[in-house]
Amino acid sequence: MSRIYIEQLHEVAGQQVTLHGWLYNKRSSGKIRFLVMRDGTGFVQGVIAKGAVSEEVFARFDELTQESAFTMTGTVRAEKRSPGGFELDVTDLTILHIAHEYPITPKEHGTDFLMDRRHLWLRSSRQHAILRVRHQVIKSIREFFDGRGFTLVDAPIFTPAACEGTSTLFETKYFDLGSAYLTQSGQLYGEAGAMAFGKVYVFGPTFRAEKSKTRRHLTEFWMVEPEVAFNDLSDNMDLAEAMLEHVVQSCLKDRAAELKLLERNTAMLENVKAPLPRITYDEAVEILHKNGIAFEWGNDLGGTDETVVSQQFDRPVMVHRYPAEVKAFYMKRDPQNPKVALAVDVLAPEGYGEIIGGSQREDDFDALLGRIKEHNLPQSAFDWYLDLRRYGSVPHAGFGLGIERTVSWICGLDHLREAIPFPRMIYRLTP
RNA sequence: UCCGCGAUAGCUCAAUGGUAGAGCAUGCGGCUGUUAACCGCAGGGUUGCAGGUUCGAGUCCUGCUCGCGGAGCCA
Repeated sequence: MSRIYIEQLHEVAGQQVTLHGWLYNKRSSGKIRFLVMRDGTGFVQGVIAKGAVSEEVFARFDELTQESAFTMTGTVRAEKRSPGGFELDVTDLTILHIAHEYPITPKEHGTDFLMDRRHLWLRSSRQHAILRVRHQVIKSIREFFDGRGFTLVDAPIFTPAACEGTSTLFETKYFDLGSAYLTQSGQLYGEAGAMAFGKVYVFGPTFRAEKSKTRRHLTEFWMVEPEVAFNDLSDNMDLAEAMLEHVVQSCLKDRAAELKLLERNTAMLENVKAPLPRITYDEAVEILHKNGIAFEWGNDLGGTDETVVSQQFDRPVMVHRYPAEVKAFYMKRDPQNPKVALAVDVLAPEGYGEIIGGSQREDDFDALLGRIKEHNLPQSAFDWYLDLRRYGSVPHAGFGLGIERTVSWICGLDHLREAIPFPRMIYRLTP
């Protein structure tokens, strides 16, 4: 049998249907009663009038508690006053399960209380909207790369060594081989993939044991990391801006209802179209100085610095050619100026900060080996990576996009933790 | 790790050092168009923990625990 979902009601106006779902809220006005059902695809109000149904059915309304499971049968009617445009004139109602007293009431709650009940909080309309946008972001990213002939290459979660600093690694025992570490980035494996397939993307969870307690950090987050052989920094920026345009426009088009529910002002999102402004790190420093910020050349941009720079633009801005000292060992130096790396960060507007970090990679064997030694990285763990510069090394570039930061920005959230179903933070491992 | 803020009813929050309160939730009653409905009644408290000051501490002091925000680091 084909089940009717709330989001399909516009297709069956005037018909009798049976809906399966949970009670979101109910109101009574004596002889006419209203109940709001949610079924995962949407919300709809059922109307029960005394006299229109049997006394038994009318009485079942009183038994229903918030989040009780039930079915309701009735006629679908267009209703201008309803947020979804349709209501159900109920003729029958079946109780499937009476819920215990539900802890999340329609009034406000604190974040910690809700996070302890994240498994239930997901049922709320706001969380529902956010996670549907997340789905759209992931779906549109895949569409974008799949449509351009990229191959998905999954990187391992267990890795033998650090990609960046070792202080931020989660360590775990690994049989007789000593320690394994949860990956901080699939990038090095993405580079191997690019040399095999030309253009690839890695998509998966990454882990950072940073003791960060801010609204912009999780210990476990998802990244998409494209890597393309023969691309230089400029090609890399072309790819990043095209992808951002596709993702944001896709959300505006297909998740308009969710963004409206989130009360997101989409004016700035409408602007996300290529080309995006590109400025050098030097120009960013000038902007900071003009705004009276005492910023020293050579430092990385802090959170407030990023906000000041991005406020100069009405769409995301790409900042490229950072001081090599503050960037990762695998980034290629600019042949025109060895003090800077061929790196790019994309800063989202409205204070959301860095959503993309990328670079052209060092493709010269000797330069890369020297950089590994400078950073005191264990050479043996990187021997396979050096192989990529022994056998047919070519210029290549890629970047990483943080999924949660992107979702957070598109939805206009004030904290990253709502952008993932079950967030992992320094002081939260449950539920 | 450092800096700042906080912890009172199931939830969100009030309460000059002087009787511990409201809204929501829950239970009961009322209402034929409600939209976080509304109206009436009722039950509901070891004020995070341990000390101290005081005639008297939710309130002031000390320590601890937990939470929140920020810095550093990063996507």
